[in-house]
Amino acid sequence: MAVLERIHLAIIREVEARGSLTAAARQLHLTQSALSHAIAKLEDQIGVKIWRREGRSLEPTQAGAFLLGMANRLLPQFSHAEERLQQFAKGERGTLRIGMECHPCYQWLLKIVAPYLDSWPRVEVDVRQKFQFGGIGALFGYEIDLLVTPDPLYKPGLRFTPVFDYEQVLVVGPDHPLRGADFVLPHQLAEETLITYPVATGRLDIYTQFLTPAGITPRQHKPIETTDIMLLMVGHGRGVAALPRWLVEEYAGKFDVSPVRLGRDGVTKQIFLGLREPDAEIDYVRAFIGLASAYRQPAAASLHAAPTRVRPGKA
Amino acid sequence: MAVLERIHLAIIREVEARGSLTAAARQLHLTQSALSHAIAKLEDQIGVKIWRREGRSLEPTQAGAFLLGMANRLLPQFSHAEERLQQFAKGERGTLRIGMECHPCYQWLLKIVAPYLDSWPRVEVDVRQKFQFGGIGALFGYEIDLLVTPDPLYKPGLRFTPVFDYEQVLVVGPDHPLRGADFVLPHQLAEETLITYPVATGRLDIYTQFLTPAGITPRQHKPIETTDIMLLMVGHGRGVAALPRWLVEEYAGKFDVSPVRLGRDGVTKQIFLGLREPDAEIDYVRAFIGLASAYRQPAAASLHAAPTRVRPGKA
DNA sequence: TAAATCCATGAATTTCATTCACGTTTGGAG
DNA sequence: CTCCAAACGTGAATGAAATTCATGGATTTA
Repeated sequence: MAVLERIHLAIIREVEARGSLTAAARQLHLTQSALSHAIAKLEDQIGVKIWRREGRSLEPTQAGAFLLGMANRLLPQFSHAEERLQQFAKGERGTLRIGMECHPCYQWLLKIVAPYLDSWPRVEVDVRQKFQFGGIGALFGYEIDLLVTPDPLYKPGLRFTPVFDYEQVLVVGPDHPLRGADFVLPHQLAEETLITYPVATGRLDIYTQFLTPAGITPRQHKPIETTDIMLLMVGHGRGVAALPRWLVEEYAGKFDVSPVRLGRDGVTKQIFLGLREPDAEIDYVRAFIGLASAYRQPAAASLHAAPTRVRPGKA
Repeated sequence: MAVLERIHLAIIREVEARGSLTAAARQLHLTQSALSHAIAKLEDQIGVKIWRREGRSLEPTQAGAFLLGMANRLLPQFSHAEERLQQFAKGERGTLRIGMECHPCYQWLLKIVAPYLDSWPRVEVDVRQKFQFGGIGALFGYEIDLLVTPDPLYKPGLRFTPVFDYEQVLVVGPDHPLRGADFVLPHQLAEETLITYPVATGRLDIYTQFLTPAGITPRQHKPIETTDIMLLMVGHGRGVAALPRWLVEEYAGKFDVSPVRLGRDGVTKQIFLGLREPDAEIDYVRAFIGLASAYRQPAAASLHAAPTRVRPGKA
């Protein structure tokens, strides 16, 4: 009745990865013959070839490609499940797999994870940054358990909690005319070189909330991967960037850069923590969200340019 | 090395469903002893009990609950894969699993599916309406291949195509004072009974796009499951409803109800067809979207209250 | 053209899932 | 309270199925 087994998916994935049955067999601690038989039997049972044998090379058929996709989806879930069960056995609590969809949040995350690791010694934390189907897909596909993102998605099955408010500011170098200005208006960036992380402009707040509404496009747009290089370039007058104010202050000692408010009222942003609804029951998951929420006050305080006193009673 | 197999998930699911090993065994065409052995071995290998044996009843442990969730996620994918492979073998093209997240879209869908079935005789169509994790979750979880929804979600991994524009109108009965009015303003509904489908008000356009912005709440709010009953009640003066104009016209012969434009400019809506990005390559999936898009013109024509002539060249 | 690889195949073998047979426990009916 | 039916666990036996061994043909490469 049930013909398709985990081993078949493993074989299909490994053959794709290694390019030959023999190599795949080695990897799976089986003989080449075993694989050949296993595949022959499967192909016989389902009535379709999985590979087109062209001389020595194997090319997946339509069915093969379909199974390959399935293997890549399901096999990680099996292995993660086994890890998880082993953790149950050892009395450990599990692994919290956190996905990041927000470049500069890494700094913030570290501040949350540090005390979390102390209070939950039996929980492993794993941070991932690249997802084939985006953060939401990773959440739905059980690749991660928590998602740090600026774009919440209120859909059945998922739950998002705001954990961090911050102000997005323009960053300028020491010799920049805007240095020390109260704020900057969109047209003042028309002749600038704007440095951003390498993502679509539709996902950059400086565009969606500041430049695009005003119909302004900067003279040049430079994508840079890392925050350090970005600030280094800004510090040497090679352009301006938009980053969270707290991050700029964080790096204040390292680079000679200054924040300038975006627009008269500033651009404010929120970071959310997303999870699958059923996981809201898990204590160590709740605890992480709780910790992140609790951290909100001090972080929010650093939102203000002037050293504002902490105001009590603010939600 | 690999301990967790498909059969284990099947056992766990079946035990949960039937409540006992013996019953589960019958279902799986195995002896009770076989299950007992299989489970004992698994529990031994992973080092955790899956059920707490309390007398005669089995209660899942934490690990058991975890595996149960996994079983419910993965087993359907295995069986669907086998069906799909069988279809490949028979030369059939596959099954298009369409999810609906939009109550009144059923009528529209039928009009698309009918010609589709004719032009793709080797493709099966399956329409589903309930999803544990919402339509988006069903798409990501490979429960469905296409999603009909009013809420597109532009996220990596998914692709949405608008396939249908329509006007949302107020529906009133024969004796209603608003009957025949050019349009209705929010405050005119303050004393009405509003009949809607039973979903959160945040997902009802009449609230989000009409009442809520004006700060109006109707006197009473009645949730009704089916369109027929809804229109029946409206026809008998028990309240007013908000529905697509084309749907109202569809039912014009059956119930004595009339459409009234919502606000001076009307409330316009779009229906989208969502799919996983890799599936955009599949010809019969493309074809469905193509057919749905092509149907757009006639549908859009019926959007207008007055019998407008078809205007050529309109995107 | 020889050597090296690679895959397929059939027979031999070994593993391991399943069954059989039986014992123990549990929960309910009388 | 007792007895019985039903349920689960266990060990030995078994048999099906996966794996290996041995081998040959095909393809690539040196």
